[in-house]
Amino acid sequence: METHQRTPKKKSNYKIMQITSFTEENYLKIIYKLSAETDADISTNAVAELTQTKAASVSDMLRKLSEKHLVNYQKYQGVRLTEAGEQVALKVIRKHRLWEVFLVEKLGFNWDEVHDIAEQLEHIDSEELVEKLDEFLEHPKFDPHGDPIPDPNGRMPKLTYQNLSEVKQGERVLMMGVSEHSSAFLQYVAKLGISLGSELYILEINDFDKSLSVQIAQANPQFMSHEVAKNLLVKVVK
Amino acid sequence: METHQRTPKKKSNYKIMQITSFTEENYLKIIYKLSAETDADISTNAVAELTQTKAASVSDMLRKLSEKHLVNYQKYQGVRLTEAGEQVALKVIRKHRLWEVFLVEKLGFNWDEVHDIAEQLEHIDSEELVEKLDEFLEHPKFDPHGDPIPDPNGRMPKLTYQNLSEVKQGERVLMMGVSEHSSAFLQYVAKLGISLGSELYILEINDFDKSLSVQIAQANPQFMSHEVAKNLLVKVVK
DNA sequence: ACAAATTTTTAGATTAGTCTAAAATTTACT
DNA sequence: AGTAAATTTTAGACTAATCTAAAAATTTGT
Ligand SMILES: [Mn+2]
Ligand SMILES: [Mn+2]
Ligand SMILES: [Mn+2]
Ligand SMILES: [Mn+2]
Repeated sequence: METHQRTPKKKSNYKIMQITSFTEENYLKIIYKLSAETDADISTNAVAELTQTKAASVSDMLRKLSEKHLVNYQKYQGVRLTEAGEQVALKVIRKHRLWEVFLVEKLGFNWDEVHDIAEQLEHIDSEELVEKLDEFLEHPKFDPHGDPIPDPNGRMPKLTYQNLSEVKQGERVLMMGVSEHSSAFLQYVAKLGISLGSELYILEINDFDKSLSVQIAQANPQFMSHEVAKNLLVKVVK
Repeated sequence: METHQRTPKKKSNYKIMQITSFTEENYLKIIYKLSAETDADISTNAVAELTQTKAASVSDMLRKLSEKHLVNYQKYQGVRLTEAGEQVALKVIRKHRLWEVFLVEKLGFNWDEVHDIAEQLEHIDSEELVEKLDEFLEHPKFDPHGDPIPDPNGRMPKLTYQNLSEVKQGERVLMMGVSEHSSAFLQYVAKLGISLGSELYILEINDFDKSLSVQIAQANPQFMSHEVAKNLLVKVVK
């Protein structure tokens, strides 16, 4: 369905121009995301899980993306983005994160409310729009969840933060991002008084369940489960 | 194609919830536009022309929209929006025009550059987004082309401006809008030094071809064809 | 190493939106 | 009023994206 809209995205298709549908963009983005977590090729099932489709549908799409040279794909052997496919994915991710910044910084949304809207906005097709938005937002380097924003040439800094769960007692860290983006988690983190840039001081780590007692900024100590700490990305300070 | 995206727009479909696809929204918007120009029912061919599809496709879609109670449609007799269909159309138009204001006022686009981008943005589905955008823009009443923006309840003021071509020699008018939205026309109007709110004074009307000599603000007189004057909407001043 | 379990692909259908060509209906004209 | 022209609808086909069920390939485990 939905043919009427944007698939025959003609544009200035001088010579080699990738024409990628909404759906294809989502597949590429998801393959990119999965590839960031491993060096291995990505399995059909892994893609199916994130696209919320069935493996059969994924097989079909991988064949198609392969014909377009957006992925390298050998039947039964998993998939990997080509350089071209990665560029498409990075452009979509750039748009997604810029729009999230816009929604939070300009429109006043909370950080747990913007992801689904950005999932729609990330497919709006206009180079000029993206670059003007970037300028309007004063070239942000990070989105509201601490994720880095790829530059206009599709380059993204590789950041290596630690999980709060790996930090030792007595250490002082800065909150730099989250690895879980669900609304429930983000709301909980906010309720604890933690936001990007917050200074956290590990008062105590419980031996039994690895739960923590953490001082957040100047406030009273807060209890935090290991599960929560695993999803907080931090940088040790000093 | 494009099923993966938004058709099964589930949302809070408690009880009676219109589920309208991107394509359906475009049809409704176009039927609305055509209905504004006439009291008669809208013909299949008229819709086909604006949707850039064939009459056969339109017939099919009208049947479908009729089943959804978004239009009243009798085979061979033309089509008309129902109250529900009109509300959908007005919501899309509201979004379109708000986004155009955003693009011009906040991102610095020219008024001739925003329509195509707004054609995409108008289908982003989030009530909260629309209302926050409206607030961010300080509740604009008109878009960059002088078109009125429907309110959140789908009400739009009926404005009755004159075409500049109907104004008599010696009259003083304010430029309030355009009835032609092509990039070429908008650029030409801007080049003449005319923008929304400009004061125009009709110095002379040529009997032969109805072309005009017009003084724009305090600048030197400009020549203007009847064709151009027909597409400028004005309000007589004083 | 080989059978069982798991994963992946293929085959065949379905849906939304489109098309062309042919049939039906309405409108226009003598 | 009766026919020709124009418009509209129907019939049948196509594409993108999906699904289920069955077949094929790979991985796992003894
Ligand atoms: Mn997000
Ligand atoms: Mn984010
Ligand atoms: Mn417009
Ligand atoms: Mn406009």
